[in-house]
Amino acid sequence: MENTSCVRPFADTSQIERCKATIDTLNGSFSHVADGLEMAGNPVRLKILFLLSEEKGLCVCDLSDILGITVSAVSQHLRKMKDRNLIHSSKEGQTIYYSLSSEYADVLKPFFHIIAESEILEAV
Amino acid sequence: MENTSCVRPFADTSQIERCKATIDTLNGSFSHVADGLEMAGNPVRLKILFLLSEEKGLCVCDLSDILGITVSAVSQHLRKMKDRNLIHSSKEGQTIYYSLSSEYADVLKPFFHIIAESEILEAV
DNA sequence: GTAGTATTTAAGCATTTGCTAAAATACTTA
DNA sequence: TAAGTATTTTAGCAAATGCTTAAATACTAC
Repeated sequence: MENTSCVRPFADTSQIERCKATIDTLNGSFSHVADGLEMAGNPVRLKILFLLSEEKGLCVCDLSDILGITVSAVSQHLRKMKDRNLIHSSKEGQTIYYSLSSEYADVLKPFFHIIAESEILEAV
Repeated sequence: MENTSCVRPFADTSQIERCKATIDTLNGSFSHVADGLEMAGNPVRLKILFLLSEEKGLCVCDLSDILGITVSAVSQHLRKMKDRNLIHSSKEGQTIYYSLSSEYADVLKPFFHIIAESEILEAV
């Protein structure tokens, strides 16, 4: 990495050191939270999460129909989110139903609210 | 796209149609919200957003020092977030200071809380 | 067992991402 | 003006992403 950092006679060295220490301590936590946010940061996955928060009893196949993409593509998104505990699955017969995990339901609620609100705005 | 969708005699057709309609209406809103979440879904950018929420008067150069990556890399992240109105900039002399925009500060607060909490957990 | 359905996994590919190094721009001061 | 500093932009590249098709696995019913 190019090492020509700025000189900045007015740089607040103590502030920078303090920040470095904080970032270093919380490093794992940043990665973990970013990993979860990244899941919701894809439009297809955000739609899936929204649908699972609103509806009961949706399977891969339903989601594929609704979103207009391959069952395989949906399945791959679901696996990613399941690996990170954003969603859970329950098997009934040979159908697997997916649901939003409660912790993420709470933390995503504000965003779903923003999305749902836009319907009202568009209707005006 | 392969069109061998499931047959599912028990599929709830009205549910699927209702979901399709909702997703279609809110499509733009999903893209917009996902676009914002995607910004926070990168560990480096999440750290920048966190730092801007905690500290006053940080410039590209400070962030580069703190995060241990190139000034250029930080600048590119900042531009992305500025384009999407997650952050603002204010110039003082030849230094440009960045700050977190208030709407995003509110919506990101729960996540910063989770991150900061982990410090306490790790200390135990 | 075989046939059929639901789902996942693997392979392949075009696109996007995030970084570095280097060049370009913007500003300040002598 | 020229020299120096702060920042952004460009070019290039390795790695990751998201999709499709096709193959594999899991389950149900006959």
